[in-house]
Amino acid sequence: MSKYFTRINLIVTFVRSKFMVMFSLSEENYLKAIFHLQTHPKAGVSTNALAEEMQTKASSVTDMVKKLSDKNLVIYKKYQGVYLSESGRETALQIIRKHRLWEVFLVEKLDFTWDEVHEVAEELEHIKSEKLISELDKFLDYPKRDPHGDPIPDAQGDFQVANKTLLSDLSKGEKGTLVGVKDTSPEFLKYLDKNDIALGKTIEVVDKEEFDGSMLIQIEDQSLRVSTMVTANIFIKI
Amino acid sequence: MSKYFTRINLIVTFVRSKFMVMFSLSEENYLKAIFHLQTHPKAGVSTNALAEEMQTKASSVTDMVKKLSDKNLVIYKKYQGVYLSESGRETALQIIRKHRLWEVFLVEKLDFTWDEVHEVAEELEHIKSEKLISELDKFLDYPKRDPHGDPIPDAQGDFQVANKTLLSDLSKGEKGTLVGVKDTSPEFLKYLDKNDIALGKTIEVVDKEEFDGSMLIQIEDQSLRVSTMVTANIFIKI
DNA sequence: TAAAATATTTAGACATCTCTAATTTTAAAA
DNA sequence: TTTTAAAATTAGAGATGTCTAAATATTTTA
Repeated sequence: MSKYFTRINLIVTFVRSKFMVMFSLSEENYLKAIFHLQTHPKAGVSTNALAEEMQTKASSVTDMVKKLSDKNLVIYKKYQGVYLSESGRETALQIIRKHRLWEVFLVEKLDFTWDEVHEVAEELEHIKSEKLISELDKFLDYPKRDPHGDPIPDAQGDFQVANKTLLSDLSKGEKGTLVGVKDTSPEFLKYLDKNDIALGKTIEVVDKEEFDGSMLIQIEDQSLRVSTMVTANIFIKI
Repeated sequence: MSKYFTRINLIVTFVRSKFMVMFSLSEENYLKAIFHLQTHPKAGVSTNALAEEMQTKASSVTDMVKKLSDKNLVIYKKYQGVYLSESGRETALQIIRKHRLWEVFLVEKLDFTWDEVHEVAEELEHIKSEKLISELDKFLDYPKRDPHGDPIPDAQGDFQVANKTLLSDLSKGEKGTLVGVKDTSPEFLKYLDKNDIALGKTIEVVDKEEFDGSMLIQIEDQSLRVSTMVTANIFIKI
């Protein structure tokens, strides 16, 4: 009798871990923030950096990080910073997948511009429905990138890491295609729109000023001088 | 100088009241529940009825109703039940508008069935973006009804109240078109699907049993016997 | 390496929304 | 119309997620 009971328990545990895991809005946002800040896979994210990203206080971060650690979503040792665990990383990637799919929907179907989508997608990414996301993915014809050029993880959390370079790292004479932006703030995106700089366009470094790093670039038919504030936020595929 | 200051203040106040009013998830759900329970415009909704609808306790309802009253969303006198104020009604209608538009989206664009949409729409209805809803409305080509036949309020909160009758109120020989369902539970909707009963179909009362109210109905090519559990949840337009 | 500066954590408190266990008010029954 | 039953409210407390202020660790600098 107790043998059967144990087997049923194991199945229930499996089902819950695969489909019923629910996290609060705040927990999901923390996981996403840790993912974005964790550039080097083994470098912990500091409490202050997380507080800055989450627009909150360090003490609040400590509390939440403990909670996430209790749920095995992060690895945390006092004063040592925090890392995503494997399950934390999977969860973060699913939230990012939802965020980016909704961004594609907003731009392609609802006529949003690429500087308007982030705020709304921040809310839509927390809607809980496996079917909603798989059907949305199908409806959008399985897009590989969001409107800013960022890759969209698939249902398994896998995504292509593009070999891309910052425009600011290119030398005079080099050229490539604009494949992404690092800064996705409305201010920067509107600047790009105003100057007709868009994903997919060809950019060549005509001249580079040693003093301040500013560049004269040829973007399709247009010649333009841009500062490092701009070139350090544009990704190029050579 | 102070005259200008006053004018600016007035404008800001107007803008906030028109576009920036934010309510919590819980507040929005209470307003919606009160709207649905308030069948007679001047009959107050009782605390217990609200508690039942909200799946919570009467004491929690009393607390929340006081809060809504402080915000002038409801009219509330102790022990006398609660009504929606004009602004509470407007807010409730906007949430219902969003809910029903999302249901149309889910069925028409993402291949959801009419028994699957409610749960997801309950989450989507709380996303805050004027543009999102107006663009979604446009994308769906300004639908007038949701997948269950319920009317969708427009941006001003206006909607058509159809002259519809319960099938159970029809007499032998009367016929009409199926224009809506009262019970939108997955169980009932799946029963309808299984028996090929759908919106838009013509139904005629071939025979009505006096004893239990059950009916023999002709629905297009099909002849079917149905209980009052069914007939009391189907709306007909004669 | 000791003092100073910075980063992080702890302690205690607050707001929101919920609950249980009384208490009070209203409605129904005798 | 008094008693009883039902409905609604208040009081006090718990969970979550936040904050400020104080205490403790770590890192930097002299």
